[in-house]
Amino acid sequence: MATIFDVARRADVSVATVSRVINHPGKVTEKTRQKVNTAMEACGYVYNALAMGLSTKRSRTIGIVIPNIINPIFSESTRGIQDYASEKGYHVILVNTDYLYEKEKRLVNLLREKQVEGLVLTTNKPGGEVVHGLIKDEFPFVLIYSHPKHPGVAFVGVDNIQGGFRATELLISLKHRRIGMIALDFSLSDRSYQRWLGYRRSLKKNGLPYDPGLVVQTEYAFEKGEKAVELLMGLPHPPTAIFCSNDILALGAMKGFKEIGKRIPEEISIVGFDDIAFSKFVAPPLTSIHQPAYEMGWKATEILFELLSKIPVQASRHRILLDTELAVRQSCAPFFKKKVKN
Amino acid sequence: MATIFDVARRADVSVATVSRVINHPGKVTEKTRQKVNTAMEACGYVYNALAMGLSTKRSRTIGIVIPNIINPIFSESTRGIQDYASEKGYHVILVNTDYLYEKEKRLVNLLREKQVEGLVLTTNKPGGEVVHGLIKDEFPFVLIYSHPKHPGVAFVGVDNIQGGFRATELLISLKHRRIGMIALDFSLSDRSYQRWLGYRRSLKKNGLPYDPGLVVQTEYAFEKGEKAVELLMGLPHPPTAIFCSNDILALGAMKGFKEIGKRIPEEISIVGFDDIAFSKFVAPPLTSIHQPAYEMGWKATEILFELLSKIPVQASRHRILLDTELAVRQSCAPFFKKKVKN
DNA sequence: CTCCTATATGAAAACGTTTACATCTTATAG
DNA sequence: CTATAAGATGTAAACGTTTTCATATAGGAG
Repeated sequence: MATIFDVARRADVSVATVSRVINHPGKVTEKTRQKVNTAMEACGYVYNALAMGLSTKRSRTIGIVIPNIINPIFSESTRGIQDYASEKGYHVILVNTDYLYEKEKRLVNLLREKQVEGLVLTTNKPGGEVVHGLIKDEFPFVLIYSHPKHPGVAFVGVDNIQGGFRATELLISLKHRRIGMIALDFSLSDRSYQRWLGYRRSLKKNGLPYDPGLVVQTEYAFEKGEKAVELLMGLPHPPTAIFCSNDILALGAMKGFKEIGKRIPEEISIVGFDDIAFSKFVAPPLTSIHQPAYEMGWKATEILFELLSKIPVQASRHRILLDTELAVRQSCAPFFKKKVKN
Repeated sequence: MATIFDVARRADVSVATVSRVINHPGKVTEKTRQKVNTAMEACGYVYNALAMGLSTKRSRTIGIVIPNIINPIFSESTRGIQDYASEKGYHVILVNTDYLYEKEKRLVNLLREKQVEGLVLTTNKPGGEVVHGLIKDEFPFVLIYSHPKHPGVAFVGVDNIQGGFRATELLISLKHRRIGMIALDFSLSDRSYQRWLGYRRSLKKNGLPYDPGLVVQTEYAFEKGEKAVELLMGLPHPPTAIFCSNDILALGAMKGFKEIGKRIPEEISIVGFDDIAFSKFVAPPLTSIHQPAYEMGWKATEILFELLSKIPVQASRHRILLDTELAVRQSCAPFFKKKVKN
């Protein structure tokens, strides 16, 4: 591979000059610039960004840590991050934690070894040692989705408690009294836990009892949502409405209900969380709590770059709460007491 | 930031030794290893993979080029790529071309500057200069989705012509005679073009005339599929069935039909391409041509690593055609001639 | 024509690793 | 107790940039 030296020799200039035509073309005569450019062409020169990174200590790369790129809610925010970063001439290294904290730890370290300049992090334990280590080392990062437990940590996301609350309020306003929840395991995801907190808060506010048997914690997959339905409907007093902590689980649950012949929303109401694009298209269209994922990614990256620029930013700019919206569609209906024949 | 030198000084050994405990712990006494490890701890040493990359000329990074991570078909294969790469200790830089060839060109160059060791490339012009340049420079890469025009280029994907053919055959077997196609613009995507080729082939085989007015080329978005429906249904002789070159367009089209009150599949049949996970859940569940996206990504990366290892691989191993499957669901129905009243 | 300034260029050190080669230890065989 | 081999460690160059500082050149004022 041709290096800057080869180009320099060929153009009969010094490496410094070559470097200059690459980085500060204005600081070089038109004539030399020409010479250097043709020399580059001639030896098929390709710039080595690694060497640059070593020399300048700026890799022009940031890291993205998410549970799973396949979840549309994360691919959307990823796209938001990428678009902002690419506008700034940065690249992005993407890793998936699969909600596994050990993996998260390992990957964050690897990313730091790769000299990413900063991190957009979806952590599953916002009070955990990963975040702690980052703070200790003053490593630039911004959290998305999960709220920081530490003061001063940059963050963009929605209020998950409020979201869970809203979802449950809707169901209660429809006269449902036994409301189940299918949630991502709390040990895996703090967000899921927060949403559950909102669910409980709504129950309490409305004087409804909390029945732990009605909430099933599970893993992230369509099929898990399906399975959860079996469990819930096997109960002596099954729920008449279900709040799912994400749309994937909700979609799985819908499938589960259809399979046992329960009609949605007539016999069972469902509300999801995330409002991924596809939820509009399922049958019936899923009512869900909308999160502005793309915007979250974009904004988070915006803040990350402010952090990188070392311009002191007031902390208030560092914590952005975007609004969730209740996207009401057709998966929920009022509850009517079944007439018991006998 | 602490470097290997700092560690060396602190542990009272040479940098070579430190490097050895990192890379070849077996080549170092237990005692020194201990010393070095504690020294690392003590100064909070973090390895610099950039410097390693410069020194060894191996960045342990590969590049992924796809049109858009938000499309589930691409996020699935991305995950396949990542999983394989991460098993090999590699990271992945991800870029989106948005089906823009200029962007593809630019991004491939940037990726090479970042010293990625190889590329998994979804190109929109498999005969274009991007691929050409890669070949010329003997840069390791494997194509996915789009078939190479050049011999010897590694590839994993499905037969798009056959896929388009199958989709159309299904519709024809259901007695449809006017079959439209909503396709991603051919200038944007070679795959879309290939699928159209299959569509035409099926028409021809069954003695059906090809009517260019029935195929609308558009961009990648739900709304574009919706718009296309308007166009098609405004025709004097509108189609009774539609083949969409991807599921996103198909979903958009379904929405469009619902909006003008056309019932699917009774009044209009639709088949998609890709069979993304969500297509099972829409109403009615979408009949689609299934592509094993995760597997494609995985296999492509497997091949890429063979290429990287420079072990000569026989060319046959380099071209993998996976099978498409026709996932028959409920978006297609037999065509019955409408009784014309007057 | 000379002097000064502004601008263009060059030399060399630095960035943090790896690694070939040299050197020093240590253990073992004789 | 010495010679030798094997193993542990160290030295220094190399990887391909950027950047500071020094130097050369050109242009304009006097």
